[in-house]
Amino acid sequence: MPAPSTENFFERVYEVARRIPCGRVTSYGAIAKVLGAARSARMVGWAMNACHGREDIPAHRVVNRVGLLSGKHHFPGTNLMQQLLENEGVEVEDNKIVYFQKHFWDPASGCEL
DNA sequence: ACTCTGACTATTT
DNA sequence: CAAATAGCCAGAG
Repeated sequence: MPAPSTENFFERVYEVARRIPCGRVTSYGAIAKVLGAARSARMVGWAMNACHGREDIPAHRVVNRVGLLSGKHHFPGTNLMQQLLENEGVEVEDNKIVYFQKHFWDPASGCEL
């Protein structure tokens, strides 16, 4: 499909986000890279912003490259995103994922799931 | 058609 | 090590 429309871009982001295993997290850049737009990490976050109303997108499993819950301000409540991550076994402290590299999941390497 | 903004990232100061 | 800068692309007004 050498004609990736913008709508497909969003769908692809959701598809990858859904593939994130429970208790795992990934970064916008990693998803963007898999989508073939490593320089469009912002677009991934933008797509996440539009994930509301879509299927069950585990947006709380998507954080920035340092494991910081940059999108927690977009979740209802104040620390829902952190609570969700901790609920899945991800250690979070001060809006940041502890041992981020340990919980990190590369969508390109986890495709064998 | 133009401008502004945004859940990012890498580089430089 | 922290803050500032630039590059990126798509959606909304």
